[in-house]
Amino acid sequence: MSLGNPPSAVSKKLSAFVALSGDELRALDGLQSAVRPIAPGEQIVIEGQANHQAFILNGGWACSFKVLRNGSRQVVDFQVPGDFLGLRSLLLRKSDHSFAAVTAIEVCEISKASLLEAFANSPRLATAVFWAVSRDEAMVVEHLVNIGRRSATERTAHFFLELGDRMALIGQGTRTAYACPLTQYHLSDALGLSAIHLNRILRQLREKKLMVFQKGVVTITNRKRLIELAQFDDEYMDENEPLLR
Amino acid sequence: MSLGNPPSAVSKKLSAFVALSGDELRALDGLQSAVRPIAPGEQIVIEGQANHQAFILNGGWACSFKVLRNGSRQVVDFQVPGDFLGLRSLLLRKSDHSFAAVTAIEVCEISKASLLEAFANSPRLATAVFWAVSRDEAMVVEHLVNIGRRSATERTAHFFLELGDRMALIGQGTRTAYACPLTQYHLSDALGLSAIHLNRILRQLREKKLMVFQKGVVTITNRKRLIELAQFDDEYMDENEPLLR
DNA sequence: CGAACGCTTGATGGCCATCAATCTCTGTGG
DNA sequence: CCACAGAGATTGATGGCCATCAAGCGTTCG
Repeated sequence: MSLGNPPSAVSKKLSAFVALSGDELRALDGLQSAVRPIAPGEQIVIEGQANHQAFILNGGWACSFKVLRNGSRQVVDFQVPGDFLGLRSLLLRKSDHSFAAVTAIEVCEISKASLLEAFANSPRLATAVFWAVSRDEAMVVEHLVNIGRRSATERTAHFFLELGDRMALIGQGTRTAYACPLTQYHLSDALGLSAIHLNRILRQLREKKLMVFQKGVVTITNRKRLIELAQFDDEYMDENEPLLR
Repeated sequence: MSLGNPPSAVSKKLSAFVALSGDELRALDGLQSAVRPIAPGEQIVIEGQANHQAFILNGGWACSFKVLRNGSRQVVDFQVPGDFLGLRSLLLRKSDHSFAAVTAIEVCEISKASLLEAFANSPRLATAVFWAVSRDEAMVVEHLVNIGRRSATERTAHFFLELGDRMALIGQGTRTAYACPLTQYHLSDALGLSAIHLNRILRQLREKKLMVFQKGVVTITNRKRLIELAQFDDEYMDENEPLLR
């Protein structure tokens, strides 16, 4: 990162797993070319698009999703600051899903050339990036389990617990209290539920005094019982100790 | 591959996307160390296991899955000959899911050292391997959409269409007729359904003369209508033309 | 030959989708 | 400044999809 700048979300996230030197942090910065602001709701990459790019999300929230012909939508994952967009499908000729801005966001393109160069020069940075991609994959898999085999209540609880871990990791809030700009429609599309049913689930969780999601803020009131309910095991997040010191 | 041997499933699969030279095919062979036979039902990697390895599946069918504490199981993906096992989570300290043999299988470990060496010496081979991993990811994502937003019938149809493409790719059967050793329990765990309901769905598909799955054989009777029903779009399989000639 | 496994069918009920309506809040233009 | 539109949240009513319980069948294998 540049001298004097506060650490970016991405460097904060990667540093939690691989201790990066000043040179490596500068190389990480070097990956980022032109910064581009995007308005809420706008699409960055459209499913089926050729020559798609990868990005780093510097600020704001985005989501990756697929739309079916009958109009229903499945959100695959949300991206928070510090996350990569589209890195895992960079090798496919056409993007296998779409990306859209949830809030106003700021992304910067990752140039393929500088990525390869950085990997060649800094194996530790390469490790950190691959780790991040692997973690994202593990989250998609857990998301699959969530939808396939958990009830609506468990699913919802699980989702907010995972999100809490992610937000704490990048220093935006804590595991039990964080800002969340998603609408109930976003959530229901991620959880494979109708927005109406999700609303009832949220009410139940509130009434059981487990967690509250209102006005863009998540407050987990009883984390222990919520974890129990969701059968949440954070092992797959792989964040309990640094990978490389 | 060794002189005179028939092409392995993995080389057949990768060759469909990246034209590999004799040297590169030999490097691919060099990744494979000791061949290990595994009995049906046996687990190869157990969720949470540290120091897990990656494998190439030479013959037979395997599956990757997660088990919840309440005993229900979610199959993430099935692996057919030529597929990699555990490659995408190699960087995580603990495996995020389990692998088990469906039929009797033969796997060989991928040595990390030889993998890195092969990547350094043969960028084309590296591209081919990354492509395969990316395609597998795209399949997991599509699987997520399948479970989240398609009805049981659509889901089931989609599953068999995808599988047909995969089997045809490795030259074991055609897109509309192939052997499939999975039980209805395997299938229901993959599709997030009860085995009983899946059974009824299969009957309906049979009665509608769209497809038959019986005695270990899948026969797609009316592929066009099945594709329509499932809203199947094979774009995400990224196999409509070679990546590198 | 019995046990185990896999497949099949019937009956019942619950979870969750869908339709419909209301309410709040915010932003916008007249 | 207010009327209005639109997005988001909320609640009620109804019904269908699919889970679950229960039972029986065929096949394989020890």
